[in-house]
Parts: sequence; structure tokens; C-alpha cells
Amino acid sequence: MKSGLHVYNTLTGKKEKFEPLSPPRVGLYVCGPTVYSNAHLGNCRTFLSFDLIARYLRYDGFKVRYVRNITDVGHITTDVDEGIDRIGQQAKLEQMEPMEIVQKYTTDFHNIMASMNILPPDIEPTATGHMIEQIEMIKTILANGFAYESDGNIYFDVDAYKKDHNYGELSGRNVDELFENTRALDGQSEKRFFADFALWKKATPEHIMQWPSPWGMGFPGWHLECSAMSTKYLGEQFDIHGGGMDLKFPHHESEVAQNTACTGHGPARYWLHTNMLTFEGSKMSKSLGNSILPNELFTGNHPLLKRGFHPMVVRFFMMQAHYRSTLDFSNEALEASEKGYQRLMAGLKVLPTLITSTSSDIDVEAYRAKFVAAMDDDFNSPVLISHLFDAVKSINSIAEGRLKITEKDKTDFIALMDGVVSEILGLTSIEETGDSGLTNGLMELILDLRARARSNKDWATSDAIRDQLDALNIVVKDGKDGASWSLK
RNA sequence: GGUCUCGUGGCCGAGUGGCUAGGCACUGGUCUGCAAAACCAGCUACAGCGGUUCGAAUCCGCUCGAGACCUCCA
Repeated sequence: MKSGLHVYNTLTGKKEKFEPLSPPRVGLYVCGPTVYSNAHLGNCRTFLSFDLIARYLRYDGFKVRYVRNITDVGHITTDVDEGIDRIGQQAKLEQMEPMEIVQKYTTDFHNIMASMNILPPDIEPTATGHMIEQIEMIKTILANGFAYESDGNIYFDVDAYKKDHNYGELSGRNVDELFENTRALDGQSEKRFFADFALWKKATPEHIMQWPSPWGMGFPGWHLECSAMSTKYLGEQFDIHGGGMDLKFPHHESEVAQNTACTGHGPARYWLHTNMLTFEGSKMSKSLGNSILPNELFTGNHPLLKRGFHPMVVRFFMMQAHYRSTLDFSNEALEASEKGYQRLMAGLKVLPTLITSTSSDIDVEAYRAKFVAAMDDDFNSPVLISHLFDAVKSINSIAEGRLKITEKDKTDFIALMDGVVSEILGLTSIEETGDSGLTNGLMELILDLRARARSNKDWATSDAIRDQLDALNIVVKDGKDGASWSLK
């Protein structure tokens, strides 16, 4: 393992050399979705970012165990006592069982992930499947003196915790300052301290999702499930914990506190946070009404969209921005990415057809070094892609006869380019998804007929073929060695 | 209000002290029956003001603007 990977660690606010606890193994935990409605595009960006991260770790030779949870307990919508259970609420709205809601939106989530070629995690645990672990954790926190019971509810005792620990070490917050500036302080009579958060909530009889516990019927607090499940599958301390930036506080901060209350230290050594997808400068979110669903983007069936974009184009678009930067969504940006994606994939397709020479203008190892350096620098996919475009330019120049490549370099270059594009970036060719055998045969026939027309200078026939293929979204390109075709 | 982040060419988006990322768009050229694609060339920006420095998009200060979190959120 000679990894030169550096990652930006939210805990320290710096880029650090990545050194796993027990190489080559890497434990990676990412906070997954709450399955009470369709995942929107903003949600997807986070999981896409961690897909890139997991893919690169594996490419780099690490043996990754990737755990990403499904939150299927209906947590309350606000922190006040009269909050509404989101899954329960949606269940009433759609006249379904809560678990039907969970199943429906979990399936939808999986379908979207698959369409964007986001690989599934190695373990995808659910909160409802880990009630015992969560209850056990609460017992430990209580026994260690960092929680208290209040009328069937268990709250984490932030005041007690902050005597010896820093509640705010991850998010950079000062609890006392927070108190001065907290907006809503109503309805928190059961808590001793404003910042205390629920580990267990007492359920009212009409609350559908509830479980027995030593403290009566109820349900676990939101922050708890991740602590319990990451500990179960990755151990008391593991390498990377990730999630969206909006989870930093209070969710991740509370996770750190819960784990520390149990074991004396936080769960992860490196915390990675992905930035938001914005639309016209504002965070894409359901509450703002500016969220777009992946399927709406793929089909173009949305008032804000001019047309649809293939999932691979969307993937490429998101990869062109760094995961820690906000990315602004627009039709124009998508269109630009679509062209860029096509250019990249076309270059990849040309590469195996290159005619080789006895000398080479291509330094494959130099390209490899550039690609690796970009990704080693906190997974900088935009820089990686810029190097890929340089490579495409070289490939096209060889095809034009301006540059040369040897047989060996060509073989190595193909392996390198395919590996980077498909394994790290997870980009696949759109054309390959169609039926190939028959189509290729038919196209060969059509282009052969057109070539005959052209050799007879029968431009009318040749142009008619090209125009009619164009109407079928097939582009004909006339090159030196005959015509080729591709889908639009 | 508090904490933090950001402001890059027509658009998107990298870059953290010197070596003009890249994509899209645009302009000129090569190639082509025409077109598309491709290639070559051009377009040389860092919100404003001041400071540090031999040298700043990059460091510091101020001003203006935008966003995130502080409440469920990827």
C-alpha cells in the first residue's frame, strides 16, 4: 500500500494524509436517506460523492467495507414534544402502512442509485432492524451518567457531557453561544438543558411505529441509530464517517457525543462532508420547493427543465464539481456537461481503433501519475476530468495522424483510460446499454449503402440517409477511413 | 442576531504566493461534395478598496454581495 491519498477532515479543518486504522481495510459509514418520500437530486449528490470516494479507495487498493443506513423510523419533524412523525404522517396521507411507505421509497431510492451507477453499499442496515442495539446503547450512556430519564423519555445530558468533553468539536460550535442565539426554546420542559437531545421518545397510543423498552413504549432518537449501527458493523472506532454538510450539526455532533459517552472517543477518525446542490443559488430542498426528482430530470418532465438528461450525463455533471463545493444546477450547465461527456466517451471509443507506430508521443505513465495525483488530493474529480480531456485531445490527434503511439502504449493507455473512467468515475457508455448485435449489423448495412451512393456522387440519397438517421437520433460522422455512427 | 463558507472570463467549474486547469459557447483556419465530428489558432478572468511581498486570484484588513448551519434536511 503506497497510497498518497489526502482527505479534508472536518474534525481538524485540514487536509490530512489518509492512514486507516488497519490497512488495507477501510471502514466507511455514510448517513443514508430517510425513506418517507422520493429522494431528490440534492440527496443523490451526496451518495454520488461517496460512491466516487468508495470507488477510488478500492481503485487505490483498499479493502472497503461501506455501510450506509436506511432511516425507516418515523422521527419527529420538530424537536418540540408535539412533533409529527414524518413516516406516520406520509402513511396517513397515502393511506398506507408505515412499512409500506418505507418499502415504497426504499425501492425508489435503490432504483435511482442503480440508474446513476451508484454502487450499493456492502451493508445497508435499517434503524427498525436495530432496536436492541439502540436500546443497549442508551443503557450504556445512562450507566455512564450522560443521560437522564424524564417522563418515559431519555435525553442526552449535554450539560454533564460538556464538563469533560467538547460538545461542538466537530461543527465548531460553542454550546453557550448557541444558547444565546437559539431561535425556538418552547416546549422543552422535559429537558434539563436546551441542547439536550432525545435518545428515546415516549410514544403516544396513536403513534403507529413504537417498540417496547425498559422505559416504556416508544421509539429511538434520530441521532442514535447511526451510532448504534456504525459501532455494530465497523467497530467502536473506524476510518471514515460521511454525510451531507447539513448533517454536521446537530446530527453528527450528537453522534460523536453518544459514542464518546459510551467509549470515551468519537466513532470515526476522518469526517467527510459533502456540499449542497443549489438551484439558482439556493440549496435544493423540499421546503423551498425548488427540488427536482431524478426521474423528472431524466425524462425532462418538470416545469423548470427544458428537456431530459441521461443519468450518465447527470453523473458526469456532478463529477465536474468538487464534492466540497456547492454545485449550481441549471439547464445550461447540464447541456454543456452533456457535450463534454459525449466528447470524452467518443475519445474513449476512438482509442482502440488507433493505428500504431514504432514511436510514441504518449507518456502513459505521466498520465497515470496525473490522474492519481488529482484523486489523491481529496478526490478532486474535476481535475481528473480535465486531465482526461487532455488525453482525449492526444487520442484524437493520433487519429488525425499528428501524433504517434506504439502498440504497447496503446494497450496500456486503453487499460488506464477504461479503468479510470469506468472504475473511478463510474461512467458507462450510453450506447452500450442498447441492443448491439442486430443494430450494429443493420447500421453497417445502411452505411455501406450510403457509401455506395457517395461513390456515385449521389448526394441526394446519401444526405437522405443521413437526415433520416438523424431523425432517429443517430449521428453519422464521415472520417478518412469511412463513416461511423453514434447515438445522440 | 451568532458561527462558518464563498464571490474566478459569456456560462459551468478547478486552482491557495511566481509556471495562463478543463468543459460549453463564440471567432478564424484545416479537413469535407455539403454538414457533423476532429484538429490547429484566438478569446488571458479572478467582487471592490487598501496592506504584506521582489512577486497575490492565492496571505492580512475593511467594504459590498451571496449562501449554509443555528429547527427536519444529503
